[in-house]
Amino acid sequence: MADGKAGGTKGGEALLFLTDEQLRKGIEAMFFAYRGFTADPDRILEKHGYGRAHHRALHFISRAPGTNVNNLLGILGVTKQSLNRVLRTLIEDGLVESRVGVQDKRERHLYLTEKGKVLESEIAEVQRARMRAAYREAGHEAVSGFRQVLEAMMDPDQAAFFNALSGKEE
Amino acid sequence: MADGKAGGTKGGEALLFLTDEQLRKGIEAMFFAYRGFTADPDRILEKHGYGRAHHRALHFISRAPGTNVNNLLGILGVTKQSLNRVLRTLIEDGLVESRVGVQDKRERHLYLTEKGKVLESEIAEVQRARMRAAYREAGHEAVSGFRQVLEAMMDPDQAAFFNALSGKEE
DNA sequence: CTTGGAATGTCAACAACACTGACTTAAACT
DNA sequence: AGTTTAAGTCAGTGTTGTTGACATTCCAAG
Repeated sequence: MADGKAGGTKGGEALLFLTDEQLRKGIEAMFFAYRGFTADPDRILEKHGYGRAHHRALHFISRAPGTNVNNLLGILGVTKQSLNRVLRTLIEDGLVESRVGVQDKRERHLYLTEKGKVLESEIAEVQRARMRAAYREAGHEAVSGFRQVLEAMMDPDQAAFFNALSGKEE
Repeated sequence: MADGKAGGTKGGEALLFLTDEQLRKGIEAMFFAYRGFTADPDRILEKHGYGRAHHRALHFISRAPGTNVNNLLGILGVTKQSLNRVLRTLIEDGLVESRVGVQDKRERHLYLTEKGKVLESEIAEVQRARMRAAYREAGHEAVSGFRQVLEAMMDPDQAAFFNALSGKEE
């Protein structure tokens, strides 16, 4: 390990020859791009006194209205206590509504209120705008490659959530 | 804004037609992939009582040995004080060495010690391994597209740092 | 040569958000 | 009746970010 240019030859596969340097560039690209990815939402959230955790909750509740807390926990990959702090403020501020389950009264189903939808849309739009610009600049082929690499980079359990969400409307 | 499927038509460009749904999937892919991206390093860091901030410092000092604090500040995009706390522990633990500048004694030049290089290499290798696997699974064309989209997603000033680092050895 | 401003880096205190662990409440299952 | 599951709460801790105040060094104007 860490022997300079020899990286990527371990598996003995001839298909794709990857130097450590190429991989490092991919890693750094991921780092810098993710900062750009979160920059616009962060600016809007800050005005409202919220953080990224609030955005993530809003996004996935918007994506899967009526989801329960347990499911959201799995998607977000945080602890119950951590999510609860965020969810409580969103409910207090009237952005999220929590309804007791009909079939199973232990469950709480989460929905965005009108006010919550407004903020979620505002954030989603600036984030889409950046993604749209990047997609257009890179071109159609690139977009496909981008998605393929990202999906291959996910942990299998995370990928399961991703596919469950994506499958609904494509 | 937020009018369902009409997103992407604003610019009136015919080249790439992007629905809000396609963009949302890209956004979510970015979210889940970044978690995978940081998962392996996080496991190693935890064993040593470090966090992501320590990794970022180690990575960029390794990448640009002898860099000063100000430059590192620009790359990492955090405040001086925040970086300093991390740097102090790394220096105390003997992973990083801080040398007073020769020409300008206000500057501190940063280097990894042997011990620092060992940890940095260990983390870099697991991160490269995941990137390598993802690249191989996605294929050559996809890798190129992946990089193009990421670069287009960066803020211009962040992209400047990225290019400055990348330009050195490709 | 001195003085004052700019640049570099450090120290202290505080806020946000994640975590663990222990516990309660309510409903469902067996 | 007893166990499990879903959700929420309380207390404590750690990392990482922030602002504000401060020390040191350099440089240039007077």
